[in-house]
Amino acid sequence: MHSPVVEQFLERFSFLRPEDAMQVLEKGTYKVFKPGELIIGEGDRTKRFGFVEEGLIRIFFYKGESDYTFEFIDKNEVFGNLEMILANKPCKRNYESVEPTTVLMVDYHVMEVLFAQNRRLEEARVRVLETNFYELVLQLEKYISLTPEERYRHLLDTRPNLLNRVPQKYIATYLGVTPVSLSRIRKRFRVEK
Amino acid sequence: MHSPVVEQFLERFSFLRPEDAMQVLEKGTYKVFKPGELIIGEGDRTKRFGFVEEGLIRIFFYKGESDYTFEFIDKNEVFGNLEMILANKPCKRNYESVEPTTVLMVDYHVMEVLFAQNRRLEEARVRVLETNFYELVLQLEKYISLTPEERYRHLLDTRPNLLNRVPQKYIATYLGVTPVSLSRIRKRFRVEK
DNA sequence: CCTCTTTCTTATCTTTTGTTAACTCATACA
DNA sequence: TGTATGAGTTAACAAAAGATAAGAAAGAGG
Repeated sequence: MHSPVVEQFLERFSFLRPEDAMQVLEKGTYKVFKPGELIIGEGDRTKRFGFVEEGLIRIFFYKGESDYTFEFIDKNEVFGNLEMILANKPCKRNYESVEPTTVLMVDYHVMEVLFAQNRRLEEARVRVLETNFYELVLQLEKYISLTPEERYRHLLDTRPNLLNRVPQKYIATYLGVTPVSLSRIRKRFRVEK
Repeated sequence: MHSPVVEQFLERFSFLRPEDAMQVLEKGTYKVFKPGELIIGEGDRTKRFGFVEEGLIRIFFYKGESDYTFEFIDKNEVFGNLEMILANKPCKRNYESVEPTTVLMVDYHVMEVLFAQNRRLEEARVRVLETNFYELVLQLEKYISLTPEERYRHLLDTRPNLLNRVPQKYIATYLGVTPVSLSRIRKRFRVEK
């Protein structure tokens, strides 16, 4: 196993004992993706969990002709193909690297065996799930109560670096507007400020 | 303990052994609310988990002067004050009965003791969490990719009874639009159809 | 270094939404 | 019974977003 990812993984899951984290690491596969490569695709039927050591992943889905960005997964964050893991249905979303990306991937079936064997890992699973759940709640609240312009301003405040790393058209669909509309929002900002 | 709620609880959690479900039930308090009563309020500092035996709850939050509906919790569904349970922060949302509502409420600290003692309850916890997580993902997808009109149509398709049970202004903020705008959307529907 | 392709911006027009206010209607209650 | 209160509808206007198309800027690949 490649050394930097080990340290980073232990650091990210520092609430775990190193030996527990190592149990997961040992089951993982280290993978490298060039920008624009598909990591998990629509129709995928393998339950998988991943940890981003370096780079950036965009999760998106198709609705008719257009694609919509669901989320960006940054360095040190975790992801999984939710339909498969949660609903046992083939994946409906695409996970694509935006930058050169290195990922540690673990088969979720293997994870489930670990969860059943190791109580502390099971607790960590709940902890990660709860954290991500809460993030999702906050995200949904923003869609309910903020205008697209306010959502853009909020993104500027909380994840400013994203805007330099991701094509604007992907930011636009992430905010729930068209690329043309985001361009206008940005123009209003330049004029106002 | 009141009998109907026991049967209904066992039915809802039929993937649990009855004796496990009963462990939870025994710790619960049965509560009755009239329409418009506050069940959990902003600033609440008690971790609580609830099961709706009968009725309907609206979860909402304030942003400036206005209130926004986050979710409706129907009969047989579960809820909890997320900030407290997940982030250990005072609750920022209000849980209010829309109809006469009967609820079984359990202190979440007590639940956590049960989770630690009973492995099968811990698994059920993950299961419920995962299911709700997935629902939230689907909900967020709708906000990203659908127009308010399409979201209204979708609500008509999936939860038609809600529209008869809840004041329209609450449906409006749930859909992310103003009550005036929802009224116009409904008018367009009447004309088109 | 130049060309091809894609992204971003800008413009125009249409549709939708927000805001405010007036009006109707139902309901509660004094 | 009359009156107040709040919800829903409608109207009028301003602001914002969608759709389409054309032009500018930036990147990719030869």
